[in-house]
Amino acid sequence: MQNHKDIKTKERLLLHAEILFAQRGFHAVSVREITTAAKSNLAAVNYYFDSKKNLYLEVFRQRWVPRARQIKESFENVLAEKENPGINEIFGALAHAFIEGPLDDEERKIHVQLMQREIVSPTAAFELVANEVTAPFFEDLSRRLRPCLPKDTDETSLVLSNISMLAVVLYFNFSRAVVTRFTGKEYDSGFKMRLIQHIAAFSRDGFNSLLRKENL
Amino acid sequence: MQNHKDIKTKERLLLHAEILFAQRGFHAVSVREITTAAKSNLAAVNYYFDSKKNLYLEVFRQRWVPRARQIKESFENVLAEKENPGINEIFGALAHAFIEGPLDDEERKIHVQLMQREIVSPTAAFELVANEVTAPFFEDLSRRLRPCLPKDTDETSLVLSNISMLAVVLYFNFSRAVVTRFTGKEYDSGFKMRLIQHIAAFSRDGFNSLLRKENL
DNA sequence: GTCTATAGCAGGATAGAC
DNA sequence: GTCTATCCTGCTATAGAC
Repeated sequence: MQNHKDIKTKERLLLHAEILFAQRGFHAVSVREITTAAKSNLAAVNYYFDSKKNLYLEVFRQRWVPRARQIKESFENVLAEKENPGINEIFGALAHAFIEGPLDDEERKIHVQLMQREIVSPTAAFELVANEVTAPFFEDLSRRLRPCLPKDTDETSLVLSNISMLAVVLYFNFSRAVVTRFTGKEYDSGFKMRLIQHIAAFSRDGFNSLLRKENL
Repeated sequence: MQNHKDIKTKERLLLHAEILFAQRGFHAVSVREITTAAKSNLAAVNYYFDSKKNLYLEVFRQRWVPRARQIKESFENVLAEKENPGINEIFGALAHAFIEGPLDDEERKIHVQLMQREIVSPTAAFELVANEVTAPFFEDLSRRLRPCLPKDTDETSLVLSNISMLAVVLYFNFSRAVVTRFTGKEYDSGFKMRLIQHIAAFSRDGFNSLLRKENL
């Protein structure tokens, strides 16, 4: 059995800071809360990270970005098995990576909440997320989708559709209060499978609007 | 020319509190900031609203809910002009109400940001928003869409699609940092028209997935 | 590297003069 | 209804013992 002493203080701080920041945001969480949760001393945050602000940034650098890579890899691995994946396969893989994927439920929730907070109130971490994760991800996605779309599809249309798809995927992760409230369903494995199907179908058909001339 | 003295102190507090809460969230904004912005005295918040927390709630009660009603009315008025509106008309009206609609750009941004914050970190205001606005809105939307869908479409499928559509609409309002970053476009009137078209097309075609048996 | 103690400040709230 | 002055709590950050 692992107890907290088996993990180094610095790691424990990152771990618990991430959970608390994700749940309630930077300003609503105090250093005292973080060090109590991490069973470390109050002074530890400043000793290891200089400041609360920098701890927040390190959470993104050391925990958020690597996890985003995991999600991306899962997405790529699913697609690598198919040859010439079409819109269907691409969105199936995407919905799967984000709703089921490599992370457990709690981890994914934390991951998306942190991202969402940066989108609503961007801080220094926003640039990190945008440059290191979102931009390459959108580029990769566009590259994969291009062959499925008419040759004259312009870049903006493609980006708007990418954003819309991302919006739906994120929403079903971070806004569970809304989803549970209005569907009456909990996020058990049956409901998650249903969500994957829904997101894949909704995004795929939304993308199909790019195939029709009158909307361009 | 109107100066700040023409508006009662209580109203000025609500006005500026709303802007600041929307921009940076409850915890990041201090009572001192609000009273300075409203050109009122530091003690005014407690005099009129008892506490900062209650001021936040009153912002939703007195400003947010009425504005949500305005958006809803705009949506209904557009639809009232058409007879037997189909999926196309419904989503056209919806995208229009949320992206152009009755509010000016700044107001709509504030409106959606406040809502978004409640979705990410629900407080007492969440129940208000869900009960008084979101629930009736989803019901109304379902009632309008039902005639356009197969008879055996189950309620959950419909709700999931409503949520997805809302996700896209909200996203293009509150996540301008992302949209501007990846499209390179500012929210001028040309781009907004394009967004309306995009959202209407994406949502409508996403909904069309409900028409196909294999996704149910 | 961990701890206690505390500096130093900003926050929400209130009492009481006007 | 408005204002000043102030209380008091809770915060981040740091100094210095161990």
